[in-house]
Amino acid sequence: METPWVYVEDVAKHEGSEVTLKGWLYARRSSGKLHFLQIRDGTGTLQAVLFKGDVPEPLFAAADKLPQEASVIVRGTVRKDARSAFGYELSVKDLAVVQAAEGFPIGPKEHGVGFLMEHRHLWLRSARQHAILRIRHSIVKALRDYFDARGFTLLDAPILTPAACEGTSTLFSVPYFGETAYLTQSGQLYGEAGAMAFGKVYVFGPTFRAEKSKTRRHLTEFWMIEPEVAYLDLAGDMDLAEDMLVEVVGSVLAKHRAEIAGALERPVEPLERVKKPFPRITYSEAVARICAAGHPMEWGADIGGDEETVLANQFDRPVVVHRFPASMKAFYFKKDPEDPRLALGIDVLAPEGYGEIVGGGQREEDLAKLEAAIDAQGLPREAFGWYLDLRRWGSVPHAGFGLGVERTVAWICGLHHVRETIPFARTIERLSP
RNA sequence: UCCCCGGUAGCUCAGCCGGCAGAGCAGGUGGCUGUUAACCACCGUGUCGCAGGUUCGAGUCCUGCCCGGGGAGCCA
Repeated sequence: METPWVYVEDVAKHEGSEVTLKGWLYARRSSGKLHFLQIRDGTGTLQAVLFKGDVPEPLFAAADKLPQEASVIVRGTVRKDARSAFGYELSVKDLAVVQAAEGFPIGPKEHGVGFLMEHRHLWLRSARQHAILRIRHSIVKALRDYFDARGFTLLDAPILTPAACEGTSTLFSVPYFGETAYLTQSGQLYGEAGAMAFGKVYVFGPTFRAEKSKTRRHLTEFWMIEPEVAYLDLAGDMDLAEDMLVEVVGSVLAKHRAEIAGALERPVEPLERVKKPFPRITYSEAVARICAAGHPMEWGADIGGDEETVLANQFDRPVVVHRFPASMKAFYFKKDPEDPRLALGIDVLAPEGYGEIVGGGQREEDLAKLEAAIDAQGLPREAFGWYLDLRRWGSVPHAGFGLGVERTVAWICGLHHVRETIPFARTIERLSP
């Protein structure tokens, strides 16, 4: 085969000329003297048509027996054709089978979630999963572009850590040369060290929680992007989160509108409404709204999943909740100078019941107050030695937040469960594939 | 950790008041020059999650266990 190798996404540029495609057989239909082969190559899917008179008889007969997901190299002429769902077709002159695997487990009909997750390594080949993971890629790229364009430095935090960052969550422990190490639950404390060195940083990496959460919003291993900025206050933190989300959603819509509306069947209108400004309400206002909506809850209690949805449904875009009871938040949050019962935290709740996608706030910069908060929560001060150093030399007000990548992907893609937003999900019941 | 639902053919499921294990799809054979989850004809398919128990007889009823799914709490 001497014709140029092209990818499906580029075939329009080669209309009328002969090309070679290298890919896999996605589906096959036949109508006697015509075989229709749907060829996918990772960039798209194209219908290849074999007409009995155009190719040698043994090849024509063999093409009718090709199993799903056989890897193939096809040569033919690109033709515009409205009868094809893809707009273009390939009139095949030659076809070579690289490998003809038998009995691909995932057929065109429906499968259960358990079966599909068990075959996740093969499920990735389907059109819907393909759309989701490409959008995930675009979301991650948009996030990085956002921070890179604003002078942030990427600061990779360690994954193996000596102790709990916040002293709250259950962590995975691993043997570490006679000691116990823990898989990180957040890179934030390291991000704070970075902010004091570089001014503006973001930590981006996997994080781990060993809690036995079994819900559509939880994974045991998930990715967070965590900006941290020196001299930033709470209002600036809210501005940053808001601006970032508007930019990311806009960027994804610009690139993936067709996939969102098509393969994912997700309405785009709610995404188009993600514009500045986002409503900002205090925790106290949130509690009042939730109670008024017929879901009684006490001030000081956590806003649960149902309550989050009730609240988020009152707005047409993400809503920022700020100033939480200090008892609900980790030790490092700065107290509200106007009401010490409150911590200067923020949560951003995604619309449509997707819940909390951003959590963060302003940090306590005063050494004595921070030590007192550590003591008050019964945490060992010596575990935070290096962190306290940050308050000893040139401490400044600073703030940041963490964005959960998987929840953000689930929201933008309109998915029911976060397990489809990551190539290989880790949940309480699943460690493989 | 707690609550709810489920496990029957390769897949998705039905199986009533306990009485021969059954559909669709996938797979195989043949047909069809425009298929879009193609269609038409024919063909095969079982440790009914596991272990006990009740019964003349258990996929079905009872007990325990295993596995999966959904939710709560906690969190992103």
